[in-house]
Amino acid sequence: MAKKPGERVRGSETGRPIMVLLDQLGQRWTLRILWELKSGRLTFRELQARCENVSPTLLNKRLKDLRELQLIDHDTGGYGYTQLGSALGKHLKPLDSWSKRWARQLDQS
Amino acid sequence: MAKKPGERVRGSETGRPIMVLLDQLGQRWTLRILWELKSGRLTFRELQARCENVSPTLLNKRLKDLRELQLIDHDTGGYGYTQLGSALGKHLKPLDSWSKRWARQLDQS
DNA sequence: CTTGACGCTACATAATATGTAGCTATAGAA
DNA sequence: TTCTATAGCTACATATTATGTAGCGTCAAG
Repeated sequence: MAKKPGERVRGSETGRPIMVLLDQLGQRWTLRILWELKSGRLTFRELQARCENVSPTLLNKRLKDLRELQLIDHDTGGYGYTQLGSALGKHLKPLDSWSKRWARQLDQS
Repeated sequence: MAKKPGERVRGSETGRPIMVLLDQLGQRWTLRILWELKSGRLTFRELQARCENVSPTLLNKRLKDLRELQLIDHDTGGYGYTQLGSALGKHLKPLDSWSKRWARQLDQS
């Protein structure tokens, strides 16, 4: 289901890894799910609660994709990062402080 | 049109800046557009060419949104980062090498 | 043998994105 | 002045995705 590096995606015939990644992250809720998992494992229903109003249909689809892509895995504790996923998650962290600066600057104008 | 920090977005009633950001970046082509601008200013048509097959309708919508959000601006040289946008762009850069590692690891399994 | 949590699936409806065509404006050459 | 080229779009029908609600099957505790 999910597109892997090397496969064609929107905007890239060749399937360059970065393009595949950007395409995946650009799908609704993907970034948000990765964000929520930063603080530890969560069950399906916990994720549903944190992502206010996400539909179970779509949440499930994204979780499947992220598992195929080996960014998350699933055990009795729920869903959580793989090693790869955790490395990606670390790159997302700085966005929090950036976004606060952004909010401040937009307020001024 | 675009949602700003403080406004309700998918998955966040309160409009926390990070949630607004993740929602915006999670819209198709947004990340890709920001990625392409990393290497300098590009005209509308150059962007269209780099984002193979993006429709002008949507490209225009995203550019409008990103301008409202003060991440990019537009002049005779085309579209390019604002200061804020450039800071965000810097956070995207490490994703390239991460994605290569990811591709290698997926190949093995 | 019921209750509650978990991880989903089905499906109709609504929101978004795509693809193609083509319009308007500006600049430079003929 | 009229041709050509480029830029920045807009219109619109169609196709793809996402949403919201209902509810199913499984397991474990009480």
